[in-house]
Amino acid sequence: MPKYNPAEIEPRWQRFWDENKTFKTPVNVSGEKLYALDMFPYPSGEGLHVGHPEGYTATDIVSRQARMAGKTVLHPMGFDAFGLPAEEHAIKNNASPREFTEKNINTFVRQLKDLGFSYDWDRQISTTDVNYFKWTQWIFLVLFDTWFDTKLQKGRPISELPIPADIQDQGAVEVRKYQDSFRLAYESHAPVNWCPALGTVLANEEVVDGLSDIGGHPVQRMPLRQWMLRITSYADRLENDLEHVDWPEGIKKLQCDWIGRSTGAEVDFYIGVADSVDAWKSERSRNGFPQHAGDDVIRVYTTRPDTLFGATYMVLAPEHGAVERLTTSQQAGAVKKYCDDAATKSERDRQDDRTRKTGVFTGSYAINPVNSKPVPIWIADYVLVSYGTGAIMSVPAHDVRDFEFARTYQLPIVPVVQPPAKADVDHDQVMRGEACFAGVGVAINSDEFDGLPTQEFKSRIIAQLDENGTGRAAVNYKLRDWLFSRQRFWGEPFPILHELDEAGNRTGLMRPVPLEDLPVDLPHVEDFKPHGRPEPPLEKANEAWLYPVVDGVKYKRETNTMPQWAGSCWYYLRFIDPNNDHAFVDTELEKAWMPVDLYIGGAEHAVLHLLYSRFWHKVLYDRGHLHTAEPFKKLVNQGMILGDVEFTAFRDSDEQWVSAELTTVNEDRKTVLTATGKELHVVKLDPDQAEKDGDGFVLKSDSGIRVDSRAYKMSKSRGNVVNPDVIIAEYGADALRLYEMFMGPLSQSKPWSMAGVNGVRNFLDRVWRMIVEEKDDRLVLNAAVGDYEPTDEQVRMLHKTIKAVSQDIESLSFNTAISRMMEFVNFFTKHSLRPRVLMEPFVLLLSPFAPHLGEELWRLLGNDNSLAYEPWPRYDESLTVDSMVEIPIQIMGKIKSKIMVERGNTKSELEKLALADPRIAKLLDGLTVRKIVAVPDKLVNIVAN
RNA sequence: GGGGGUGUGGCGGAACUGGCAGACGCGCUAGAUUUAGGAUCUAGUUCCCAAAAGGAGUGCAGGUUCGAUUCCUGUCACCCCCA
Repeated sequence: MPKYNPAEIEPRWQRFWDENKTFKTPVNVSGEKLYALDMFPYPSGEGLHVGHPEGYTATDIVSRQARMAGKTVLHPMGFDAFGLPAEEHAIKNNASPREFTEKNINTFVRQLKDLGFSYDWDRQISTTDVNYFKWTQWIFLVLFDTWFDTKLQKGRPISELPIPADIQDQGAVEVRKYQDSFRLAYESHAPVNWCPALGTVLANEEVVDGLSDIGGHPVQRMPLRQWMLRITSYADRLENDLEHVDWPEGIKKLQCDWIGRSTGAEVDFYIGVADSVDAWKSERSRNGFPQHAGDDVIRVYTTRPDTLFGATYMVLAPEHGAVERLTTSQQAGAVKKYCDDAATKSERDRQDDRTRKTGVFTGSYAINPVNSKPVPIWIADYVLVSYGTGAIMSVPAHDVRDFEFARTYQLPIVPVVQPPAKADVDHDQVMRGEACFAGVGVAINSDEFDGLPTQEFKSRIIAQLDENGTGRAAVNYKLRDWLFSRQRFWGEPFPILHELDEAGNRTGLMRPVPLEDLPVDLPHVEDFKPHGRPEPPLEKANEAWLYPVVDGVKYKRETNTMPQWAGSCWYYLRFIDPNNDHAFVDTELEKAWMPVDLYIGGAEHAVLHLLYSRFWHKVLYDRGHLHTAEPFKKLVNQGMILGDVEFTAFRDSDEQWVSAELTTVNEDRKTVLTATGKELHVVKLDPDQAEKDGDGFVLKSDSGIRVDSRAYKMSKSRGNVVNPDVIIAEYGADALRLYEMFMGPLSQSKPWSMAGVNGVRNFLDRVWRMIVEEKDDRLVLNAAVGDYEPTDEQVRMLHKTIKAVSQDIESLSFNTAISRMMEFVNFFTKHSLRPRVLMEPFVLLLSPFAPHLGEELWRLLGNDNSLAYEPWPRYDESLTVDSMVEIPIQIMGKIKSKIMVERGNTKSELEKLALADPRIAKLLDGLTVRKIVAVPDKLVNIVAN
């Protein structure tokens, strides 16, 4: 009784593909190429999640179809394996992160192979492979060796950096320091998010509500020497080049917003001796606006220079360099306390709209350059030292945060923009300084500029500031330079040596590790536990590793490690040439394969990973190592897979049901009665305890009680995680693949349903029975399958299916492709003669989706080879349409009748046929036909009354 | 609060540039068949009305059009991201 048995078929074909290296990437790219890439996973101890195979199956279908269509395909898989979880696990279990990582990778590989993906496993890489991170380090050195020429908007070798004569005169050491200050990889001492519990600094994105994203430990701000990457130099190119890629608009917008380019002006406010304001002004109008702000001014950045006349006070970030100088002795205590407090807060907390703005007066005043009025200088932590110039001019009438602040501290509010009539604010309140208006309007209280619309005012005032030497047009970005070092063990070591003097102290000079000495492997350390101090674990490495001598000079190695993002920035390049010992990728191969044609992954990488990779890619491109300006041509985000739908009802302490609309979730994430705040029991219902009522669901037993019905994110704590291994064991890998594709559109989030998996398994069973004789003890073709002459109807069915499936794969609409194949099977199982010549192409169509079953049936149909490279079936357009069409006839837009007619009737023929229809004739009796709309092969609509 | 997305039967979803709403699958109902089945086959399944005839119907309210799930305006709900 040969029933469809995936448990037997699937491992057999997986072994076949493995042994025959069926999916080995061809050495030479001939004809059209396809580089289909998945965002490689972090190999967690949890193993594969059902969310992973969604995108992987999509790229696999595209790859398999492309091979059959004659394209040369690169479809690799690897692992993003550095990172905190493995290290935390190693610390907890006193084990090695490498062993743990490798064990997890093995599990992932096993699971991925169980799914039958057509990866070229010979190209498997992991970011933790020494031979891989050798080249990550090499790329870091390229960054280190590059400066950004703003005129050419291009990264160039540091040796080509023009050195000003005065630096040149100061000698070689100063020249080196000057060069260091221009490198794309540079050291900085700015305050960072230090997390003592994790023992590392964290990027802003890794800190949520003042706690580390991983583990939820407290984070504090402190200055620490760190490596930074000058991504901000590439901001404009990263933004502009988005135009040329085929990405979802939403992702492009996210990246633009993240870059956050704004235009405005830098303006200097004089803080020198009061009597010498005029002298300063005339000096400025003679010499113009200096490149660097001197000690006699506070430089601010504003996007609204048109509101300068409304700037009634200034605010400095607590870390601003002028804070100490400007603080009067009376204010010294308060200022110090305020700055100390601010240091403990994260940037996010400081900018949180919900919290009240706080600040402290320095006691000093600055001169507003447009009206020479003195304005008080305050310090407030809602101003960040890392954005703009670290100081702002405050225009409370027209900036919401400034307004709040001014109200809190009783600072003057002067309206300078008249809101337009249709604005969303009370005009009079704004004029009285009782409301804030942040929009554009017409200038008031601004001397000779009164009456100018905002836009015009902006350009006029910038021109005037420029002329007076007190300001200039400026561009700013929300994007910051990339904090690129971590104080952890499990990451790539930096290939950087710090020069030491006789006494063993750093001279401040450094040199890259010579290329021939790469890779710098991680040293063995006994213990890499975080100890709450900012010295990285690599400080505990042995002396020989830590203190190399090169050319007679003693150095200390850099002991920070790179963040997890590093390795994922360029893995798509290494896949092209994974075993190259001489280069990160061979130039010719890179030319042949790049760019990535299709890149599928989760939307959580919409900003950082994609922005970082694009940045590295552009630097490598500028330096002549690559031939494309952008790495990923087409990008698609798969939607999230949620758990099975759950019904929940609520009960109070007296076990009485409470209707769902009377409940809310409070801050502690407890469901409570909205009216009283009393906590309720959450009861998980069996689906048949609920029934539909209007918009929602109610209890079957009491229709007055509404219940919640929704799908939740899969999570361990909710216990709704679906393990792919279990699905494969019960339904087969082909069923899992098919189900994930059948659930709905790839990029939409959708709930899992076990019944749905069973449904597609059913379909595979039907496919099996369509071709295989289930009742026979031997494995033989179904008696209905044979070398019969296909009927016209059958041929058309096939060609329609080929067309639909081909087009649906092209547009990644896998769910509808599967529906069409289901229709094909429904059609042919009703036919007792199933011509082999039609069954064979169908099996080929199915094979990218259900490759194991495809191969098995292909062989059964009498073919000796794998179908992986069989030509993709072609269709004849003329056979995809029927000769007769059914035309609905409407009267006043309502269907009243239908007629079968030859395809290709003209409008007037259709009109005649419609009017001749007896049903229509009868209905039109007594009515006047006003108009007839006839659409050939579609419908007829008669307007009559 | 800002940005993005989604609202279509009991459920997942389909409907190309406006042209037969509900393809396909699940579930459900009835029947057939089998020693048995959560197997298979057949028929039915948006809602209202006992059925037919008919009517209503794509979150809600309007608009444009011969014709709107599709376009426009407003509005509500949910989800995701950012704050």
